[in-house]
Amino acid sequence: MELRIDKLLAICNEFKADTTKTGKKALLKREANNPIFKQYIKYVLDPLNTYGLQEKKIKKFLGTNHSKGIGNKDIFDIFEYLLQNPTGTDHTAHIVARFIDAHQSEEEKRFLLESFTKKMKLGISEKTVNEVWGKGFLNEFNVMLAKKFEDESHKIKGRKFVITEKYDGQRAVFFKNSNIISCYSRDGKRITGLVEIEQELLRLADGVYDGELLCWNHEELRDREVLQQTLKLTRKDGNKTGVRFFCFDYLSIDEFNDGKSKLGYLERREINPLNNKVICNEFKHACLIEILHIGNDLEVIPDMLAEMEERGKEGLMLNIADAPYECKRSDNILKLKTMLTADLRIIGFERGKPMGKFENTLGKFIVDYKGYPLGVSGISDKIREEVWNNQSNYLGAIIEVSYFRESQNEKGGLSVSFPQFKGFRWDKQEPSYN
DNA sequence: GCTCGAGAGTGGGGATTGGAG
DNA sequence: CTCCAATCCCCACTCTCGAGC
Repeated sequence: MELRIDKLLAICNEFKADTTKTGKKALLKREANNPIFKQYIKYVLDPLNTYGLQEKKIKKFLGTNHSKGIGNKDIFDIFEYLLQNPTGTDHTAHIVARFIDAHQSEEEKRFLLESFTKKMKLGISEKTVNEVWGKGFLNEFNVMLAKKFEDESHKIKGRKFVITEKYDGQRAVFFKNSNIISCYSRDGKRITGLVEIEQELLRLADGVYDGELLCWNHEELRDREVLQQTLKLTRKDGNKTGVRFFCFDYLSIDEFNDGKSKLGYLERREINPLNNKVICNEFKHACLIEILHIGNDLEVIPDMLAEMEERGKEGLMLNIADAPYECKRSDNILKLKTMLTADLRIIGFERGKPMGKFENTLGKFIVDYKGYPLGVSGISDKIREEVWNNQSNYLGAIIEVSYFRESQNEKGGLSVSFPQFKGFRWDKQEPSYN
């Protein structure tokens, strides 16, 4: 089969033209025996493929004089080269720019730029691709994620639940299989160098140990400092010491690969090898998190949550006592945390990111937060359009912003985590912080 | 017929890494 | 050396289709 850009582009345009999910799945089925298109999808949609180049670096060389021709390289040769050399150097950017410039039509140039920067939007992702082309075609990693308590509380009335602390660290999933141990982040990226934790887990039974990494002094820190300090340790190159693993769930590797455990939460805790107190007294770097409460009485929650917040902790987790682990966002586990709000003044507007849905409309508000600029998103499509086209009507207006906690960066600047637009406060002329 | 769950695609702050200059 | 682009941690939210009631 011949590798032709125009053929790939035509198929991609079919995906973009059909907005229905069934239509996209039918297209995937139709192309199931097209090895070239499948390879293309692997390059542009596999979450573990990164190339170290985005629009800014490539544009630096687009339309410049390219000394040499592109030889007989095709698009897959370029992808392979980038996979082996995701360095983001001028050299690789130049290779990509030269390849793009060798194509005549603007449509093909745009197609190639979107492809190499992984900005190709077909309305499908690894889940849908794997559903049609088979599990494992694209790398997919799914851990259990919690839903919000407020949205789901009606589902737990009368059910027995277990409350634990919600830790604000880095998610880590250890796979222990005989003498081999590996660790993955929430998105399936390898975390290497956690030697202290790995040595301890190697002494335990096989299985998947799901939990949170926290810096050694997390008890002394408040709010977002815990996450910031933890990430400082876990994202450094080389061996990562001074980090502790707080395990909150355990299941077999087969169950994890199946996407669901057989046992309920309390049963899984019971068989969790870290539940052995003798062993855990010897361990310094791995432990099982403590249960704060078991019951079916929701009224205990507000006081417990208030106490956590007073201590600068993130909040609480609520597990349904007899519900299985599920490798997806699940209502078997709920998170409780309190969001704060402030009324802040709009001082600017920014368009959306290049090659994205909002590139020609409002991407975010810029507001003043205690003298520092803060970007605010979470805006409906309608309001984006209205504000973008009538900016003078909105400059200086006060908006209500929901956020998690105030944060401070290394330069001392103040900001907040997860700022989200809630609405206009036309009744207010001045900002206020609660 | 309607509701709501799940997937895809937006956006935020903050940190490290590594190349450019 | 400093600066900046890219990546990846932590996320919250909007929109849409279509399964399921």
